Amino acid sequence: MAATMKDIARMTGLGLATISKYFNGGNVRPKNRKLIEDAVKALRFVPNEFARSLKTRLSRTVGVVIPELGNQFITSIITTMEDILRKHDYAVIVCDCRTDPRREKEAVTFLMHKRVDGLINMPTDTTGEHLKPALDRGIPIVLVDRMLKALSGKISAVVVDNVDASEKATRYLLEAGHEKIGLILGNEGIYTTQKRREGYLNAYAEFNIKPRKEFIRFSDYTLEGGYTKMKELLALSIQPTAVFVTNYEMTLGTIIALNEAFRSVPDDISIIGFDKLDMFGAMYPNLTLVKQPQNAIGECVAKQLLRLLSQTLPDPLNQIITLSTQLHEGNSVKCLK
Amino acid sequence: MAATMKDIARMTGLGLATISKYFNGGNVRPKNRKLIEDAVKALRFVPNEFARSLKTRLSRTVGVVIPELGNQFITSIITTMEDILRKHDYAVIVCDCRTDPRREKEAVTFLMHKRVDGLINMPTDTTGEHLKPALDRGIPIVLVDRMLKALSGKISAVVVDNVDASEKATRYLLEAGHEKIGLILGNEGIYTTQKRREGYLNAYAEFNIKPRKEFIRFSDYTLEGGYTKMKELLALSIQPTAVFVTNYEMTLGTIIALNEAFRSVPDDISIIGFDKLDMFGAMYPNLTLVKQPQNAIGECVAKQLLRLLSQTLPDPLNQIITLSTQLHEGNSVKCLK
DNA sequence: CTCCGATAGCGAAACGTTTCTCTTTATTAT
DNA sequence: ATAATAAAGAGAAACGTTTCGCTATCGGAG
Repeated sequence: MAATMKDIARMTGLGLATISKYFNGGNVRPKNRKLIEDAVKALRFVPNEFARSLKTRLSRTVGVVIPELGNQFITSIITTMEDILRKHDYAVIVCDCRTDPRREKEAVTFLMHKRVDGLINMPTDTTGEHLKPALDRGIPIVLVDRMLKALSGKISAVVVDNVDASEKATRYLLEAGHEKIGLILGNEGIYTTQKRREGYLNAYAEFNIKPRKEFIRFSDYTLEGGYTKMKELLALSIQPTAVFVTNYEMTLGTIIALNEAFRSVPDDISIIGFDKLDMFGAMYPNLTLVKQPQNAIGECVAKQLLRLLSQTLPDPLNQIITLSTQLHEGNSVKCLK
Repeated sequence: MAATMKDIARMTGLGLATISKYFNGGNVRPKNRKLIEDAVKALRFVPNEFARSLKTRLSRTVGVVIPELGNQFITSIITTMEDILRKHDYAVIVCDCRTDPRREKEAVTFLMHKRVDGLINMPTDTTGEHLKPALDRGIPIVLVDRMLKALSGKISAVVVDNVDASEKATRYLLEAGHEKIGLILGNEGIYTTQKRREGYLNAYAEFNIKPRKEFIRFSDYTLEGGYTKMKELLALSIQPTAVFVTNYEMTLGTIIALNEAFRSVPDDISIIGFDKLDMFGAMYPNLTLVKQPQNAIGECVAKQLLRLLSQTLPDPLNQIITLSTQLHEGNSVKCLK
């Protein structure tokens, strides 16, 4: 049906190897180059990627395994990544594992069967077990947003400096005179949760104040989770005067909970949120928040993977890239002094 | 390196064709079946999809082209779709075209090069021009959420009954005594925009009332868009007593605009929103809104594509599936009578 | 116990590239 | 002009499956 390189060879009178060379950037005499180009047009030739993959053992495809497609922080990273990878002719297969380690493992296996050339993963499983099939096949892996300590050295990662981010935010509140600061975290085992908790505690330590345990709440990075935890904080007999919420969805949930309780920000309570996404752009009051560089993350991940993909070295030259965050000052924090 | 079917043949003493038959569901004698299974385990054999694709001309991969990965209505559909397709061993390549027809066309071409077996598209280009390469190759296409009239008959689609949805919402407001109803729509050329406008006008016609032109605003289905248009409506000398907003992001924007203007819902103004997603689940007041069945849409799209993919018929048996919406009654509409 | 139809197994030829080795052609210096 | 050298082209063998057209084997009916 469709034209093949053989047809071009026949049409131009050239050898198969020459045609192949033409497509793979080799040198071909101008006269023949012209000949081939004409034939390609005439025959509407499109190289057969299947055959090419069979020979080269490369699919020009990468797999992306994430916890939730519904999470905007994640999709904003993926958008940038996908854009860059596609420009380099890599297709991106997305697998949403719904924050379920079993599904995550299945997704990795699935992608190995599809013979992706590389893997990008925002891990749900905190052990890193699920990545074994990929590690065994020796394909490059880049983790996003969350490091897995069990795999350090064998793997690349792009993360933000969560400890610093959280420390900055907490310090900002402490400096404004808040001593009772609520903290709404994600799932307890997750990398970012631990780091953000660490930063919070660091800041308290700096100020020589003991944080109250009941102000620190583990949740699950969903809107409902943030909503519920905020409600819980509001139900305490001793209430926080400020709350630091550690991701986008939970921040939205928090705000909804506050609206419902008729607490106004920052008069009744101060808030520092997370992730400058659409929603906050237009919001009033302008929220003070930790701004993660999603675009930079996506770009970094894509470029790191491309780098790994292009080197034929036996040692994969893995690296952990840490990006920094910014504290965006809005007017959702009231100064108590 | 990796084991091949030849190795299995050698190990079991069987012929290549038998091994192949085993993997493709053919009949193999129990004794031999056992033999093969043992060899597969011993050699850790995994079939080479490249070779298989070369022979069968199938990639077991489908392409998905969408306007924005950041749009939650879209991702909620994709999640369901991806899940079902992956269960059927199809990989999903996602291409975000950022609501740019040029990029959309590129995405389709890209996917054709990758030789996807089928295509799912929520079109940005209203002419359908971009799908020509796919149409030419004769692969099945399923449109999501938006129909393209130029392609009817040649293509399948899953949409919701937008006219009815919009009519129901508008009628609900009219019945509550609202005569000045603002309407915030998406991009003017888009299918859903036209249909939702049509429904609004139908309802007005039913009640024999003339709608005011200045209350109908075209926007772009983004949060900022909704925000801006709501501000515009609030700046009118004669203001609407109710507003119907026709997608999720714009509804969020609307609410932000109202909060900023200190208008409370439903006391100062009534609102009907669109798409019951996370955000509204926890919100107060409980928003009255048009509920689209995202899961059903995703499921329908996936199943329709699988159906088309499995038939070898020359005529693709395309169909347009229309799902209905529900009006979810909250308490964001005030009765004026 | 034989024979027959059905069932399972076999070998070889594809699928359409890339790449290795070898030959031919072009280029340059003498 | 000619030899030496470099560059470009040709042919054929792989990559690992599926499938076509046969042959061998099976189980049961006569």
